[in-house]
Amino acid sequence: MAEISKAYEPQAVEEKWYDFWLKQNCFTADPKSPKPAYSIVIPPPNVTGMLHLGHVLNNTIQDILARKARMEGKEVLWLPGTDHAGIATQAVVERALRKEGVMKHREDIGREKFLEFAWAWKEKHGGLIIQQLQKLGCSCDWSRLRFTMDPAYSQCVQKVFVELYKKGLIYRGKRMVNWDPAAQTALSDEEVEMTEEKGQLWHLKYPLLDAKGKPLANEFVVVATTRPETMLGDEAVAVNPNDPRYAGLPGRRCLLPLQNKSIPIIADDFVDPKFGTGCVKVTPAHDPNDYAMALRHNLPLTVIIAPNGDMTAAAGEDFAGLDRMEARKAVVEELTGQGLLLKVEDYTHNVGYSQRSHVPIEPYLSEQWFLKYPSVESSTRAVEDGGIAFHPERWSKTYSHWMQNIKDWCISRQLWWGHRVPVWYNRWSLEGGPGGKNPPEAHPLAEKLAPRPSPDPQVSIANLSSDVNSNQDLIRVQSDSPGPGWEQDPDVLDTWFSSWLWPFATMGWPEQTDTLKKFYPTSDLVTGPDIIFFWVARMIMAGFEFMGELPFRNVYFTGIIRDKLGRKMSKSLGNSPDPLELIATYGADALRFGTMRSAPLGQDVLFDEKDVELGRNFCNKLWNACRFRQMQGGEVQGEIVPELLNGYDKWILLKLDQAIREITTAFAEYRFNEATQTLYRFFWSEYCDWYVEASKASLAPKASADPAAEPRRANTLAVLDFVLSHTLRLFHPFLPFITEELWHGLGYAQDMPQQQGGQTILFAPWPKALDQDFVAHYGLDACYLDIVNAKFEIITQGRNLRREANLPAGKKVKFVFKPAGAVPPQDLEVMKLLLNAEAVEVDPNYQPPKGTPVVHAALGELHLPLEGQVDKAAEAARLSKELKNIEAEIAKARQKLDNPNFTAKAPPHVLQEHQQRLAEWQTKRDRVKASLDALNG
RNA sequence: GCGCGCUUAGCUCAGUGGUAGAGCACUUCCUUCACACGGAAGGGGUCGCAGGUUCAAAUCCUGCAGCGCGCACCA
Repeated sequence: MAEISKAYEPQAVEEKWYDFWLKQNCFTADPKSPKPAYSIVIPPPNVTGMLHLGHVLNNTIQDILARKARMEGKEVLWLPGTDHAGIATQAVVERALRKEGVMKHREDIGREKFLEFAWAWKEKHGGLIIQQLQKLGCSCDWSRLRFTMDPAYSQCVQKVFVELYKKGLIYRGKRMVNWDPAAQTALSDEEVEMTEEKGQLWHLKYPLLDAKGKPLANEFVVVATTRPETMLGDEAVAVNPNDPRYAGLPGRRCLLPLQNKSIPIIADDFVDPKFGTGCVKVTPAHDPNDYAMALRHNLPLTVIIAPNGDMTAAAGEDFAGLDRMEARKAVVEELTGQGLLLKVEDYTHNVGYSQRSHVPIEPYLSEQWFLKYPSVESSTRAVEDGGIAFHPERWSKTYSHWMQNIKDWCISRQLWWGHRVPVWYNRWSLEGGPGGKNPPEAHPLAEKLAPRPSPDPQVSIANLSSDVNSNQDLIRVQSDSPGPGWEQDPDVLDTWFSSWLWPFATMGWPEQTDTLKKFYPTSDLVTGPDIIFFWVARMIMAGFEFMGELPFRNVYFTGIIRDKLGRKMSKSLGNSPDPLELIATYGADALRFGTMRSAPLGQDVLFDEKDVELGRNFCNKLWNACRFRQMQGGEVQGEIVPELLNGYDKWILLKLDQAIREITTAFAEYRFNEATQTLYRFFWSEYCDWYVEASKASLAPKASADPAAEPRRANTLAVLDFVLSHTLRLFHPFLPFITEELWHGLGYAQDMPQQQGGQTILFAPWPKALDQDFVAHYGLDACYLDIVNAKFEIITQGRNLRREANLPAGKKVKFVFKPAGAVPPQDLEVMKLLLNAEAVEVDPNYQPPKGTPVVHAALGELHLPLEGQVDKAAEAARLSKELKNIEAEIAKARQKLDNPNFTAKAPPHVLQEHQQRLAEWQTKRDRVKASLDALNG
């Protein structure tokens, strides 16, 4: 057994054991195993991502669950992988290529070339986050590493698309979608973040026209808008049909300034007469509500903003080519010049921003693919009746609300990095076919295949309803090309359209693989509540739709990691510490422990490096406590002899039992921070601070003069081994590296059966609470808790006496103990040791010199005789203060017990408790009074 | 507007009916042979406010306030 160093040095230890685990294939899941299955699929991090503290929290929890399940004898599959993360990765690659001067815009190099670069990027950076997870200690089955664009995975995505299309759930349509002008793609509703913003409300005057279409001199309709630049695309002004102020207006026309165009005034219920002026400008092509009104009133659509956010030719030559924000200024300026700006008000409203590129999104009318969600009803029910349990439970409400208001999902993206839509269009027919009957521009698919961006300045309502989805001559929905002359849809699918298949597509679906049979549905999912709609809800629906069963039984929602000021971690704030640096400084175990200790279920975590420091200190404490055991020498002591157990031994065994029970409950409720706090308290405050210190009395070498000392010493070592071997196992899920090192260092590895070709704590049995037989055999009566607590209490008080007397902590002094009953010699040894006393004399009839400091405890009086240094006044003051406190406690207890309602209605055990408490305080009061009288008298 | 969460020691948070707790920070003492990444002893809280239920409320109920987060088409 090699000697353990004084301070724990994690770096070498961590690498050594991780390699060991990998070499022994400890993390590899065997689908043929007879053991019960436990499985988790990792929330796949972005393939180009870097480990951040969110990953640390999330993956530490998964690792804790996986490691505990392994110790409980389960066959564990923790399936890892990465996500291609469409928009994010494409943006990163584009940025890199621009920086390297390879291109200015992706169109410069074309799709093929771009994808080559993107794959090269993925190959170069894709493994990084995996290595980082390994540094953290994650026990994933790396032999099953998956990527959402693996060939097999891509086939799953296409198959799912084709199936849903055949079921009529996927359709193509021209819709008003959320357009990201920076990434130049459509987004789903979930990818738009509403941000409250201070803006202005501009009141614009549109001149009314007379019956002949001539502008009236002084009659206007006044509209209020937050986006004046869109007025260039107005096609109407709307009022509420029941608004008496504007009763005469519907049916008349007004002049759209700048464009000098006559537009109708229409009546529509959508208009809220109480808001603004009660007149709404209608811009059908650039606002979802206006678009809906346009459909109702058969208005034309004028596209004035291009997909890149610039104004189109249709905006008029003064504005064409301007950025939308520049155009806003120009329009306001022009209207002001013409006297048509009535007023400007400050106005706070919500603006939608792209979650990825952080620019305001633009409502944009375009051809997209949509999905009507499948299995909505069974998915909603699964969470509502608890088939899938959310932790904390409150998120199920958020889930239900979303599921009940679910809207079709825009799944197509105008990007290149991703799964290409498996739809094929007939080029021949597009180009007019062999006979040239169909000129391309008239073809309903013309826009689909036209080079982007392709704003259509005048789209008539009539051709929006065109539906070619079912025409097999024009369109085929299948994975492979139907042959020459067919061209694939240029769009790719939303990243989440592949992620939602993760729990089963990673296990070999559509084949009914052994892995799928053994490990699906998975046991637990650990993820953030921010992707409850993006990912969790969709996985549930996909699970029901394609597997006929829920994908997981429990979902644990982590909190969001914030800095200690409560701000979100962000690169620009520079408040996001690098976990790898933290690991290098403090060790992975320290980072894991610190994070878990400060992360309560369902609440955000305010991260402070102090927590990691605490974890490091704790590891060091664990290290040294084991080092202490090692320094006592002797082999691992197996058997504990019941007859040789003293009260302290029984006390710590009972405390261990209590800790195991608390940890079991904490795990059952997914309260990992409680588990770590229990472990911390048990190990540091109970085991190290009290038990180990007290045990030194029986371990002391000089005790060997007594022939009975050696067996007692061996028995104490056996208790130390028992407690430590349990403690290390309890800690292992949280602190995998240090526990493995100590497990071997203390020689416990030899005691465990050979597993997986090597001895490791990984498969050591998970501790269970002590059973009845054990408790009976070792005589672990619960009363030892109180008995020993009383012994510790008098020691604390004695130490307090030393403090109050201003004795230096190192100075050996003599105490006199006046016991209330019999005193075992063992206890005197312990008292002497823990009080750092020269001696503790027992004298039942002790008459202290006046002014001798004394404390009163249940076990008796403890005097601290100080020859010639007695300060009577100080001692009197101390005793008086104590007496005052005691009187207050007595008053409190009396008040309750004097209340007849209390004595009549309180349950007996509570009544008894209070009576006992009162009696104890009274006894103590009498003793303190006696001491005080003796001092004064 | 609707929903959810939070409000307890200087700071960050546990505690969900029966004597107010932890970590950090603070004060004093100590390098005594596991650990100064340590030990010992302390100081510090009318548990956001107001009502109610109860023998008993930090804890349950109602209302209010402040902070945070979701969702929602008010131009």
